[in-house]
Amino acid sequence: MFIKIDFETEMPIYEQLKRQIIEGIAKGALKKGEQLPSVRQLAEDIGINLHTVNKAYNILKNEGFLTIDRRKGAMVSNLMPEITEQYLELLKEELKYLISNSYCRGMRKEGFLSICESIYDEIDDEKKF
Amino acid sequence: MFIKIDFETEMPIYEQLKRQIIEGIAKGALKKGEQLPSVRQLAEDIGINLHTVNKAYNILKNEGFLTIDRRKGAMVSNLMPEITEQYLELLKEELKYLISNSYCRGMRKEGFLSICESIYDEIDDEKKF
DNA sequence: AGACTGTTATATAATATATATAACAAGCAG
DNA sequence: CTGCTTGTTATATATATTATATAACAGTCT
Repeated sequence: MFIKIDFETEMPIYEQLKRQIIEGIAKGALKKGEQLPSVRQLAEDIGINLHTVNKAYNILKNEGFLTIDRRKGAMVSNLMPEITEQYLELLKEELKYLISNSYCRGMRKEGFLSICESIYDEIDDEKKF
Repeated sequence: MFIKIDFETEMPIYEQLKRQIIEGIAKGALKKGEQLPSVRQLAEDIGINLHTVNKAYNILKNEGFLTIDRRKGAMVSNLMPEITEQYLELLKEELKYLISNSYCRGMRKEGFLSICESIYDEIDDEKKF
C-alpha cells in the first residue's frame, strides 16, 4: 500500500489512514471493488496496532467508502456515498474556516480557487491510469 | 461577542473559539486593533473556563492574529499573518482531503469551486459594514 | 487602595488515542 | 477434519488531550 504515517503530527493515526484511503480512492489508486489489506497485514506493514487500522476501516465503512465482508475482509465500495445535506454542511463549515484564514492572510478569491482547481486537475491526471 | 459553542460536537471548545474569532476577523465583525473581551469575561459569557479561552487566545497570538498586552488584554493584530510556505502546505493538504472526499461523492470541479466562491462572496458582503 | 489585566502553578476528572493479548465465529483450502 | 485466514469482541494498560477548579502573582490603571 501507499500509506505513509507521520508519527510526529498531532493528527491521530486512524484519521491519517482514513484520509489517505479516501484520497487513494479519489485518484484511482484504489478502484471500486478492490480488496484492501487485512487489518493485521496493514497494521504490520506500517508498524501500528491492528485496532488502529480496524478503527479507520470501520469509520470508512460507516461513511460508505468501504464494504466489509467477514470472510474476505475490506474492499472499496462499488457505490460511493452521496453528497448528503449533512455532508454539505460539514464541507461548508470547513471551507468557511479555511477561506477565512486565507482571506485574513491576504489571499484573494482567484488565488484560492486556483489552488482548488489544480488539486482537482491533479486528481484527474492520476485517474488516467 | 458573537461566539456560539456547540458542546455536543467532538471539536474542542478552544478550537471552535479559535475558528470563530478568525472568521470574525475575516468578515469584519472584529476589526484590526479592536479589543477582545478579557479571558475571564469571555469565559463567563459563554459559560466555560478561563483557561480554555486563554488557550485559544494564545494559539491565535502565536499564529499572529492577536496581540496580547498585559495591561489591556487581547486585541486583533494590526498586521495579519502572512501566507507562509508552511501555511500553504497545510492548506493544500486540507483541501486535498476535502476535494478527494467530495470527488468520490460525485461533486465536479465546478460545483466545488462554486461553493468556495459563494463563501468568499459571503465574506465580502459582510465586510461592507 | 482597589479593580482589572494576563500569567503561572497545581490538582483533578473525563475522554481520546494507541497498544498488547487473547479469544471467538465464520469461511476456505489443503 | 485441520489449519489458516478473515473481522470481531473483550480486557487491560499507558499516555496525551481537553476542560475544569482554585489560588496566587505581577503589572497596570483609576
